[in-house]
Amino acid sequence: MAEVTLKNLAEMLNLSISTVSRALKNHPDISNETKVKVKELAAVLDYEPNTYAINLRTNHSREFGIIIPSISNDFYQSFISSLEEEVRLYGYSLIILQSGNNQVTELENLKRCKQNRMAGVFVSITSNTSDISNFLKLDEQHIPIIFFDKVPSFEACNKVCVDDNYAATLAAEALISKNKKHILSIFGNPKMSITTKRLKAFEATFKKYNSDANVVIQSTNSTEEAFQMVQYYLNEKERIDAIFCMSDEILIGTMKAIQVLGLKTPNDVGVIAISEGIIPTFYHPQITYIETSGFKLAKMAFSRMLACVAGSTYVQELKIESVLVQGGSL
Amino acid sequence: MAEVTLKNLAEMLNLSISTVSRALKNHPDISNETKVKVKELAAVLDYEPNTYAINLRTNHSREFGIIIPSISNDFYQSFISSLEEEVRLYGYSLIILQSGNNQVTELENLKRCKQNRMAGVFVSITSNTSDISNFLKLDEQHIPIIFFDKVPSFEACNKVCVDDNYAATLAAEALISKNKKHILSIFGNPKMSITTKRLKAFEATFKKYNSDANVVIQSTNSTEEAFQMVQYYLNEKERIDAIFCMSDEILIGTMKAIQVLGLKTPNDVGVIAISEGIIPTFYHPQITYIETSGFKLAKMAFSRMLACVAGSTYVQELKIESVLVQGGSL
DNA sequence: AAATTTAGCGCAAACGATTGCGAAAATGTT
DNA sequence: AACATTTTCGCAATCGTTTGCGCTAAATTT
Repeated sequence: MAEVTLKNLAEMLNLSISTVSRALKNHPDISNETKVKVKELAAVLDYEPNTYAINLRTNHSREFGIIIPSISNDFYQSFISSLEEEVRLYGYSLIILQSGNNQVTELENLKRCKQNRMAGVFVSITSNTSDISNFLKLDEQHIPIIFFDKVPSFEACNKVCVDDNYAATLAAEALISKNKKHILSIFGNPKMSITTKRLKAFEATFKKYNSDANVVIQSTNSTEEAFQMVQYYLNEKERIDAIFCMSDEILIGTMKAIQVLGLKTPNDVGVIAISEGIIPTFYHPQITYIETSGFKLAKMAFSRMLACVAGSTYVQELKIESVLVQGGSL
Repeated sequence: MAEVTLKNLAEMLNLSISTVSRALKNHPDISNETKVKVKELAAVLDYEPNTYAINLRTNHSREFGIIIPSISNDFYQSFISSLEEEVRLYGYSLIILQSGNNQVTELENLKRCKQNRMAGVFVSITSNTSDISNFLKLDEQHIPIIFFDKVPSFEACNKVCVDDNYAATLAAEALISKNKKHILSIFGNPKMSITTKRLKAFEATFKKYNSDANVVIQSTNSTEEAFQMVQYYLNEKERIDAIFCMSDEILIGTMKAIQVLGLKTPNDVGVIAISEGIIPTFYHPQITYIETSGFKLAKMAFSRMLACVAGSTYVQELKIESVLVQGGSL
């Protein structure tokens, strides 16, 4: 069965291609009579305009790209899931490109976005991407870029990210209000900006409230390290009464240790985390956490993207304020 | 800065468009001299062929679609992650379409794939999709479809899925070899084919080995239900000595209950699950599980897809045999 | 030197949809 | 009835790339 094209329809109806095209688009030049005839046949034959032809003509497609280090991460997962919904509702498609936290692959992906003349690109950069000139080149092709989550420090670009200061502050305040005195605070890789930001705000909050709490700051690179560390600290004489986990990764290791030692939250030890929100529900009582969900972030990133596609050249840095989700672990 | 096109290059070099095109493609009709000139200019100006024009001409794009109920699922996540890698290596792109387990959305997504004349579509159907005629229509447009994971029962289509019989059998054998006698076996929604398949094979295995174990079969629809159920059974007089969890969802609820009761695996109670593999590492000791990873499945699905794209009309149902991953929970 | 081959390149159509412009037909106006 | 206007539609170009065919001039053969 041959494809149904305007040409096809035109021949069948003894009309010109242009008339058929206009009829389908309700162009005022076309009589009602012909419109009806054309539309009927189009419906019967299930005519669908050829996307490729339209893309060629308009020189842009209704596709967005998203470049991320890896899908296998709760945060990106919720971000993508949420973004895909929005994108679909607006008649766009979403193309996923993983960089595997590799700069070369990241660049290749970027090139793909350029080649495919995508309507726009969402990017969360790899942890060692510093030169973003290649990203900015897309602007020449009028392909807007929205950076999210892991954003470059360069100023003149659109960014949407979690307010790390605020999230860490909320966590610190929660610990202070619960009157915790011996707090183990576990952070991630100190090279990452996310870590330094959170750490800074965390410590500043304790100072601000003139807290007399003994706050032990530690950093880890993996769930396993957190697991070992928590076991070590919970076996110390002067018992830790609360643990702060900067990420889901750390939270998982922390909870493993707590369980191995046969302890329970919140009585034996309090736990609070900054989390995407899924992992905290895996425990009972559910973990109290500061939410840094990808859902909201995706909505914001998308609305910013729409503005850019519509022609906004205005550059913005948006931050999402997290909220404290009360579980029973603190 | 204007786009660099063949026309542009041709004018600059005082050549015809066709010559430029052929020069770039190393056509034998073109002299070496011109080839060099053309290629040099193309390189300098960073010429990139217009994908839209090529798509229009060839009437197909290098894009695959993937339609799934939801991304927020470890299995799909690993599947997509793995698939995206393959797809990218072969110069294709992957477009994600979530159906939200909704048949209407699923159909819309399918239509999008047809409209965009994708090179092929990977589909995991919603739990209540029974009529797959719409999927088969894509064949008319020469768009191959590979069903994966949740596949229709209809025979004449390409399917790639986990061998549920084998996975459940492995789990049962593990329980038998550990000499467990009071086994709580928790399955998912009995309406889903995945549940009935696993249940059937599970029971059959106990029979086959003439096991005298007391196997309690239960079904749940959520993590919360599993949580309640396990608490109930573990409080009974005749103590359960092992729990089988058909899915990650159930495993999470089960472990919550075990922790609330202050029990430990494997001594107080053994646990074994069929799982994607991430969740089992969240506990200590790690949960012993039968792997149903999306990674391998994605590789298989992709190679099958390549064959179809290459013209294979041959229809196949492929199954992946799971393996037992030894943790310390049984 | 004439005839034939071959190397090197350009013309033009095609993919399918859109749109400015012009033309014919229908209607209205004097 | 002659002219002006409006309705209704078709021609042809365009987006960028590819490709069959034909053309010219040089190289080869006779």
